[in-house]
Amino acid sequence: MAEKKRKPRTKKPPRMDIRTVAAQAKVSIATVSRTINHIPSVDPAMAKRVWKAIEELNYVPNTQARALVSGRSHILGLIVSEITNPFFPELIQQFEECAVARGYEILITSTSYDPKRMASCVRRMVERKVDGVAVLTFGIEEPLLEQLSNQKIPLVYVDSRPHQPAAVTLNVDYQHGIWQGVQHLAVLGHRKIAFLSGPLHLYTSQLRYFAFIDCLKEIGIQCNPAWLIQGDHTLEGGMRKMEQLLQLDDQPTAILCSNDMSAIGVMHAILGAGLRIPDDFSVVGFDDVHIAEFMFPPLTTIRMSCRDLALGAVTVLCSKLKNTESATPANALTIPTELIVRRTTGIPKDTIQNLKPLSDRSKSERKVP
Amino acid sequence: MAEKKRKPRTKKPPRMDIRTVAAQAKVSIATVSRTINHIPSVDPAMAKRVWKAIEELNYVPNTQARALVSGRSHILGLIVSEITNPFFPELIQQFEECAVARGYEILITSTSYDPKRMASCVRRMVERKVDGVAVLTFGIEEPLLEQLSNQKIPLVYVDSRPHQPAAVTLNVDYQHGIWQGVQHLAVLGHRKIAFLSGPLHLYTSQLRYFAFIDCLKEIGIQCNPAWLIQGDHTLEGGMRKMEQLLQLDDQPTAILCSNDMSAIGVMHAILGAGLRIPDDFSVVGFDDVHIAEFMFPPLTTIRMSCRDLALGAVTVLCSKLKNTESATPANALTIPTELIVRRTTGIPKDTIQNLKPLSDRSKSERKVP
DNA sequence: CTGAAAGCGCTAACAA
DNA sequence: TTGTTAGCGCTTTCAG
Repeated sequence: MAEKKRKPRTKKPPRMDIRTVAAQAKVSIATVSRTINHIPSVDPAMAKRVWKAIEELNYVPNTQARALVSGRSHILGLIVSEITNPFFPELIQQFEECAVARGYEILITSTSYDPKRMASCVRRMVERKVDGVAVLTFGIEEPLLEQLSNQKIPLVYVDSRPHQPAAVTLNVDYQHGIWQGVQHLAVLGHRKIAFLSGPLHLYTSQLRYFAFIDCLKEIGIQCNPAWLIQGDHTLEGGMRKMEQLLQLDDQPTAILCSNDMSAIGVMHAILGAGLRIPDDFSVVGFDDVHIAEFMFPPLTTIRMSCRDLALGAVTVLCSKLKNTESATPANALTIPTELIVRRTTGIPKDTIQNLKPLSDRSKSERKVP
Repeated sequence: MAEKKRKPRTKKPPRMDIRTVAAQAKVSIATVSRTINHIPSVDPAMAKRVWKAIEELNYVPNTQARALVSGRSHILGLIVSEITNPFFPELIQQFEECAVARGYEILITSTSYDPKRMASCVRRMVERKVDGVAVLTFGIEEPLLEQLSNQKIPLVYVDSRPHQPAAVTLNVDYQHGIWQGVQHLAVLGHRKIAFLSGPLHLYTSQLRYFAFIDCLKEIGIQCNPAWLIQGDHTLEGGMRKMEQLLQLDDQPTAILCSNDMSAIGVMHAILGAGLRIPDDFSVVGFDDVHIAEFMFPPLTTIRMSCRDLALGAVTVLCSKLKNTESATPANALTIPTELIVRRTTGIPKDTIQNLKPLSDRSKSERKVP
């Protein structure tokens, strides 16, 4: 027997790797690699041979090996609050589309508002070595964001509190949206407006909450503290809180909810109590999820463009990944909001119609039955 | 200058890899590897040192390297139809939970019923070298499934047509669910029942369609072909088709929809036409998505447990991954369905109440207003 | 039971 | 421009 110090790792199955392609195309593996990565310096004739071989062999580059050696996984992480809240699937869809178009894979995780799960989300991002993370949640524990930025992972998040230097913030223009909603109700004649917030320990909930308070002040409407209710962004929460609100002696005539799911729960409670919408009670949502339009009556709501949000997040992330710490892009981006008037808002009953004509309604969406 | 044939790859940053851990714990890298992988033969004292070092250094193993050398990515692929149909997020949530609990990451992609996107889904799965794929969609192009099984990727899918030998099929018990729905309506006194199917080129839609037809036959109810409508699983589709149905001279008194989104669209059309539910028209959905309960009135529907589906899929996949072609698990699994009676179904108007007492209603969920 | 060393498939120096 | 080759960080023989 000749020389055979040690049996090399058995490799029976005829490997299908870059070498096979190189052999088939009669070039070196480096050339194959360059061709695949569209390095311009490759001779067109050679490139053609390589592509032909790839085609014939049905070769797919090994992403793991690529990631290992290049240090870039080509995965973008996306952390959301709760995938079962319809707003997030819509966001995810947009995010995926943008990311895939740019050649990235997506790792989606959800926090479910649970600190333990948040930690798990971050851990999974780090383990899989994502190239960047978008944290598009209603709030997250700050230390976790730090963990991410300590790992030097590019970060984008929605208006979380203190601005981390390495991260870009996406600011939703709650102020404007809430203002439009309140204004809309006020113009209709509502003076007794309730607000159903999200959990107030979350910064984004606070933003909406204070936006509401400020609007009321600005308009000069008295605010009954009993009408400032803290919800939890869920259907159940909205329903339960509204049921409680309906027990009050002094009832508001309208309610603005800080997301559509609560608003739908609220509608359920109102209708369940035998009241009519909008005749007895007006309801305004926030998000404009797709199903909002299919409620009965269709939900008037404040649209926050998840397309803008997703596109913004991906764009920022990608530009961070390209810029080798050169031209730092803006470290904040504003996401606009827009009032979509449908049919859950109307003139409060027992109102003398001496108010402004409802000219602003015609501007927005309004379905004719 | 001593010997330096070629500048080795520059490595300024003090690497944080298995070697660092090994050095810190004063063991070999092999021992660190074994410790991490919980190989029982490691000396407990050593293992303890290793874990301590890992802790101190905040070491996270490199998943890519692991995958590269072991050939297992520890990623499970999940292909769904459309992430914006609420049924899928619920499914995804369950799937994720199961998979993560077993130490797998998830790669989610959605087909949007578009052949091009389906192909992209499959390509992405192959590129990322997922260890297994669950195709939980309403139909997919057969060649794509073949592509997956050609790559020897373990596969699970919902009742698609020809049984691929390498794949496991999850069969939803549509027959039973539809039967319960029709039976429920019949017991209430409905004899003119419409059916809103999914796109009939999809096998799963056909299953539900034929189940409906069979039930009607079995019960002995005449079936007006004009009441057999083909929808597309969407809110818009449901609404539009229902609007058309309402133009008919001969109207049914109830409609069974093959998913909840269509049913909600249908409800919208009915209520929009000024009719009442269930007084003028009864509606039954399919899926029991979370929001179904919060419609007004709450939607009577046929529940298909997405928990069972997800759990089944993950379990099958994982067992396939363990069994090195030994004990092949069952190649089919049945997912049960269950009628959930809420408030969109009632006695058709103008019906003489000479029917069976509605004893079956009390068994199921029913909210008291 | 532990350690040394051979690669996994690829990219990126560097040499030609 | 193309080819040669040294690793990326890890698992896994195989020898001790």
